Amino acid sequence: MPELPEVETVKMGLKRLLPGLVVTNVKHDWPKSFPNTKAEVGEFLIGATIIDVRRRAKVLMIDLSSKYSLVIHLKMTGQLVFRGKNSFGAGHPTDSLIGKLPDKSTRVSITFKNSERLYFNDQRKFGWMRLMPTIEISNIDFMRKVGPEPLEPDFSANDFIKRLHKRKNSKIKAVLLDQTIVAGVGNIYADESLFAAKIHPFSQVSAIPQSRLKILHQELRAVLFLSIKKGGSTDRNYVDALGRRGSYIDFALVFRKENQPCPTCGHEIIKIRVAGRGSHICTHCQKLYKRSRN
DNA sequence: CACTTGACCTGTCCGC
DNA sequence: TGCGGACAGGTCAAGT
Repeated sequence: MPELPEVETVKMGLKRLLPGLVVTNVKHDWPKSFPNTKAEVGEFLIGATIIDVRRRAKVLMIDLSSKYSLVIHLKMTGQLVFRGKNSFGAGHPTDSLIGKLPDKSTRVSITFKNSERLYFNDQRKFGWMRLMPTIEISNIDFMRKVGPEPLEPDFSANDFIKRLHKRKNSKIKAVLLDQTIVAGVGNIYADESLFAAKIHPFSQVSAIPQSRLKILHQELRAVLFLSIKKGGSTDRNYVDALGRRGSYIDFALVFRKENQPCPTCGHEIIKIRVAGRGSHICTHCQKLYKRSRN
């Protein structure tokens, strides 16, 4: 499930591969995955040159010379995989987890002038890609409401705490997952950062001491930075722009570690449900800050 | 208004 | 071996 580090990894890969390429053909089968009309594609995508690749929260943007952009959300099982003569510049073809493309999960294929290709695969069809004017991206509802980038140098602990308190009556995990509070955090990094900060995910925001939230701010950033360094987490589906897995999951302390000993204290890690999500915790290390009832 | 739950999907896994 | 159902979780819409 692509979260900030995974989307950032894909972005860095595509930014190295795509700029300068000219689109010659586009194939798409599933309208929800790519809702644009043939006319729009013909006018603003075919023949356009790729200028830049950007990320905001978990959203990718591929900017085109037509002043349009491809805006992409990978949601749970989306993949963007590039195939071409430069695809293996940073690794070896056998590093790829993906076989022959297109495959049955391919929703969109974009062909470039030199016959290189970019594939948008999405098993569960939750993800989407759409072509729209670049200047209108900031008007998308999601973009208007999304919170700050947690890895920006000016994202301070005070900002973080202030924003968390917008939902002071909610469980801390639900708030971390709320994209309008902080951008880019999903289930993996919520669990890992809460464990590192020794906070039980069920804790009510207003009951957690400021000093603890300050540590959470620090740990969240540390976890996200480390994951980018490791190329993200390949839990089941995620791959980078060259189809390779990320290795952060090998460094995870609690995520998907139920029934295993806590690396800190040895108590068994358990899996519970918080805010409708599977959550991995050590009840011995992670303190539950309860509501104070007034 | 604040907050929680369900829908969108398909592949995988578990129990019978 | 086959089959039904639970489960995975990002985001938006609908519900409490």
